[in-house]
Amino acid sequence: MIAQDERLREALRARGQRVTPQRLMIAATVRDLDRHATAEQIFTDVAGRMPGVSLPTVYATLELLEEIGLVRRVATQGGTAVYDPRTDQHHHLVCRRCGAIVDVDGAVDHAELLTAARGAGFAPDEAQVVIRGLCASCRAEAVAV
Amino acid sequence: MIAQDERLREALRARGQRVTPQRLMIAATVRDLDRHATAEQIFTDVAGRMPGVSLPTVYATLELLEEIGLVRRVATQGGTAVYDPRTDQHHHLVCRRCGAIVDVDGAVDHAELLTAARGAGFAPDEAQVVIRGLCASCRAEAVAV
DNA sequence: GTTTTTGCAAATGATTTGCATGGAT
DNA sequence: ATCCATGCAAATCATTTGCAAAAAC
Repeated sequence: MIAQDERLREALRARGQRVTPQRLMIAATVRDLDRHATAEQIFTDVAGRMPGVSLPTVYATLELLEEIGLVRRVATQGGTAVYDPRTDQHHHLVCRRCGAIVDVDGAVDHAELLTAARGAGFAPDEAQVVIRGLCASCRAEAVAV
Repeated sequence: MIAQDERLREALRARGQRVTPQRLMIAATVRDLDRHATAEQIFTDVAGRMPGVSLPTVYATLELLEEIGLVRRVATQGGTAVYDPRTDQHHHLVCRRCGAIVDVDGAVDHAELLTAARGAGFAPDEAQVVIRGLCASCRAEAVAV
């Protein structure tokens, strides 16, 4: 995906910020991991490819990537945020037992909600559905126990 | 609302747990505050009514109330969770600038998503829509700046 | 009387910050 | 040459835990 790489370079130039190997590597790692990952997990993976990279740099870069729109930060109940490499419209299943977050695709009609939001003076950017419940493996365990 | 009070007492008895003045007071405070509040805010309010109550007790009780279904914990991007006294089906507007969380009511059709969720082996409990955007006051500031 | 709950103080864990050096422009 | 980014170590902040004393059953 040279496209994403180029998008990052351009966004950085536009913001008057530097194109550094760390930033390119962290962005590439998030893309390659291709799943919801914590900053720590991303850090571990990046460190394997580019030794010496620091955790604060990973955090700073993830924040940057979020501002640019290349990743999405998702706050979990567990307190540890995860970063989602998918930036297209999609929704999340959250397991109330193990906290796992899984993507779901599907159309949702929230026209009524958006109207209500605007009525409240709110300018909506995007609507995301979070479905809470039990994931397959936790369901199996719950039956077993 | 004696109903909620009684519901708490019964739930505690059913779980073999004690009915303590702290628990009753914290539950009453959450109900009276009637807005999304952090543990710290709830603690401050409770402390005003019942001096000596500790923050760990507030946290423990909020967790208990969530299990019983009297409050809902909402993880925010800011890292500080808020507790929502509304337990009926409703949705949230989240300001991406100031982080404010506001309720919205309105029907949403997510039948398709629920089907997809079940197809993934997931057992859904509830679906919640989160709309991100700019709240009225942040929109005003953004124009001004 | 027995078991749970409380308050306190301290621990934990994710994320952020200050600062001097190194690197991109 | 200038200004931004990095790495390190330390700080911060919400939340949790260990434990002895107090309260509910």
